[in-house]
Formats: sequence, structure tokens, C-alpha cells
Amino acid sequence: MQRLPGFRDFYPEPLPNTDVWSADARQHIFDRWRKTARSYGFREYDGPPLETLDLYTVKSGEEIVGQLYNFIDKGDRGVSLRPEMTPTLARMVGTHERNYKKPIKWFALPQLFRYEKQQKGRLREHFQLNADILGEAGPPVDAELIALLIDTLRSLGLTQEDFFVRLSSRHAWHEFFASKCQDSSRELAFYQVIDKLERETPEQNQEKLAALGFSLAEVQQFITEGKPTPELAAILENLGARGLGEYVRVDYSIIRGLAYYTGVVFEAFDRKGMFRAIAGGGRYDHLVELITGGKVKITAAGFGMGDVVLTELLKERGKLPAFDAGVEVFCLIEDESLRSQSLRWVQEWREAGLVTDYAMAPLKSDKQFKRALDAHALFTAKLEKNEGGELMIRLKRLQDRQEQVVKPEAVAGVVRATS
RNA sequence: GUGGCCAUAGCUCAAUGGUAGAGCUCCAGAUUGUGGUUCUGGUUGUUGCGGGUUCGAUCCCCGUUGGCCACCCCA
Repeated sequence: MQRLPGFRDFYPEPLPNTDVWSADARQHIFDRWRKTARSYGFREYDGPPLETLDLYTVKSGEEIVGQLYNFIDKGDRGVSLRPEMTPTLARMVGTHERNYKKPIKWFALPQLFRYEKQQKGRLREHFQLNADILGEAGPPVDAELIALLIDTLRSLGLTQEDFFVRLSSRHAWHEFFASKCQDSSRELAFYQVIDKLERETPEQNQEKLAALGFSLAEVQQFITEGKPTPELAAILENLGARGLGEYVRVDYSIIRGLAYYTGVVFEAFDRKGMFRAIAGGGRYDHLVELITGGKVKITAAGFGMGDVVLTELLKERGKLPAFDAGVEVFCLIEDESLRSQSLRWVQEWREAGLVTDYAMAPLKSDKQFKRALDAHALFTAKLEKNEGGELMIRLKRLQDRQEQVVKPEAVAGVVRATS
């Protein structure tokens, strides 16, 4: 039996080869995601991985179905594995919005799915940090989200040398569009041309823009000038005050493909340009209203950061530490008559919070010692009796083989103090 | 969804139109005994799957599945 295409197994380290996904690295990333989001006062939420298909077609239209991992369930319902978290969040907030004080600052670490042929940086499943702020709007809110994005990447060891955030706004593009074209029904089509600008040839772009009444030259000039709107200037100032100004620059070539963004949009990229976008987000002030059928109107903005590109980037930059079981004490049981006593102290040490392991079946002493070495244990602990018949622990620090004999109840303290 | 490349032991790879080997890992034993060394022995493959050509295919051909990469698309 093999796993489904585009899905991943996660193994503990050391890994059999470099193509296998590390459960330890994943946990490391999750830890930093959670820790950083919480440090910003965000609260964690979650929703079901399976939703009704309507939740996504309402937002994006029927054409989205081609991208979804959807099917008919046994109750004859059209369902889909969630391709993104935002509709679920909008639904959840829409349902109980009045029970939460504003602003709502929430984050989640969902596993997301899409039915697409896999390629570099893109599988059928991935994990994503989603952070959103609802019920309060304006540059300070957008800046808070961008700062969280930056600090999350910094917490993983990435620096200004590694990544930057490209900041843009649909308000800026709206003004540009409205100054040349009064037909607002064509505005979204215009955005989609802008979104693909870097991927198409100049001839194709010229042609598409001409059809909408624009010239490629004037669009390129607008991007090149990159003159911050008052809104973006306020965000830059806000981030500058935090000492994060160097991480951000205005770049109007970013507009993002999704239809529901209404204002500020941003994406994080690695500076070497080796990978896809690391993260992206923006303001979507009308989505909750759309999802709730007009019952709830609330402003919203947020971003998502996937684990696939992030892991590739961290690997490439050597920012992933080596992981092991983190054993602090390995209890050696060389005298079987002391097994019960040993188990008692293994239990005590574990309750004291020490990562403790031992050989469950009787094993020759050198084998036990080798297991301790393989586990990279900090200490071995061996029970023995002194002349007075008192039970003592022979603690050996494996780093330098220094030994000391201490009372069992002193082990935790010694390990903590010397490790 | 389209196209290109690839597919041999748990891992990294080798070999040949006549039914496959090395290193590492793993397991056992010995050695070492301030122990991570060394030695010996052992397990594992329908050579991704199905079909065809051939006296005979892992090696040639077709299909299929999976992987990698690009396109499409992009949370």
C-alpha cells in the first residue's frame, strides 16, 4: 500500500534520506508559529477539515471546484476538504461575532487540501499558519499583521538577508483604474492582468491591457514609481517604529489573484528568488458579509503562511536544527534485583519533568549504555547501594563522562543545574 | 488537465538479453569494559505494476501507477 499522491508522511529524525519530511521540523515550525502568534495576543481557533462545497462556491464561483478536493458523501451532500481557512473563519465569526469583543485576533494551524498535480512547493495537502484580525481596520491593523508575519519568520532564524515583504494596495490600483476607466465591471479583470504581469510576455500584457483601455507603459510606470499612498505610508511608518522597516517595501506588482481582497495586500518572498511566495494576505472587508448572506458585516484582514515552501527555505538556509529525542536521563538497570526500584525512580524523574528513558527488557550493560549514547542522552543514571545499604544514583554526564553519586531525590536538581 | 525525465534490498547506488551485487543501516554473537572501537555471522528484493517481442528480459516496445520538473492555476 502506498500513500495518496501529493500527501506526506512525517518521520522522526534522523531521517532515512533528505526527501523524507521531518515530524520534528514540522513540530518546530508549529511551535514557533504558535509562540509568535500568542506573543501578539492572538487566540487559537480551529474548524472542521471538511466543509460543505457551498462554502467555497459562494465565495469564488463554480470554477473553483476544479481546484478542490471535493466529493459526494454518504448523505448525498456535496462536501470539500478545506482549501483555505478564511471561509471557515468567516463562517465561525459570522455565527458568534457578537459574543467576542473587538478586535478579534485569532490564528489557526489548519491542514489544507487542494486537488492538483503536485510540483515543487505545492502538494495536495499542507499546513498553514493563518492569522486574522476582525472588527477593526486601518493601517495600524494591517501593520500588526505584517509585523506578526515578519516576526514569525524571524523566530525561525530567518533575517533581512533571507526574506522581505512586498506591500501593495488595491486602493492604489483602484484609483489608477478609476482615473482611466469608468466601467467598474472590468476592474477585477484588470487586477487579474496585473497579477499575471510577471508571468506573461510583454506582448500578451500589452494586448490584454489595451482591451481594457490601458497601455503597458503607463501600468509599468505606476509600478516603477511605487509611490506609497497615505495608507501605505502609515503602515511603513508603523513598521519602522518597531524597527521592522527594512523588511518591507512598496511593490504594486503585487495584487493577489483572489477576488475578495479589498485593500492592502502583501506577500513575503525569499530574497534569492528561489521559491514561491512564503506567505501572503490582505484585507477582505466584505467576505464575512458574503458568507453570512448579509447578516454580519465586519471588517477583516489576515494572512496565510504555508509549511511547504517555508520548510524548503529553512532547509536551504540551514536554519533547521538537528533534532533528537531530547533524553535527559537514561536509567541503566544492570542489576535486575534493582529493576523495581529503578522503575520507581524513572517514574519520579518523569513526573519531575525530566525526559527519561531506559531499556524495557533486560539487556547487557554495554547494550544499555549504547542505547543511551544513541539517544544522545545527557546523563546515565544507575542505581547502586552504598556501604550503609542506602540506595544511591551513580549519575554520569555523557558529554565528559564525569560521574557523581547522589541521592535519588537529588537527580532532577543536578541534571537541571549541570545540563 | 498537458508535456519532459526517472523507477533495482530499509537507505545510497552498481551490473548484465541468460532469473542480481556493494557500502551503510538493522539483528545476533564476540571483542572492548571510564564503554561510542573492531571483528564474525545473518535477514531483506516476484529489479514499481500489467502486457508484448524473444528460446529466455531487470535490461527492448506499449500501457499503467508513482516520483521529480515545467505549463495551467494559485488559498
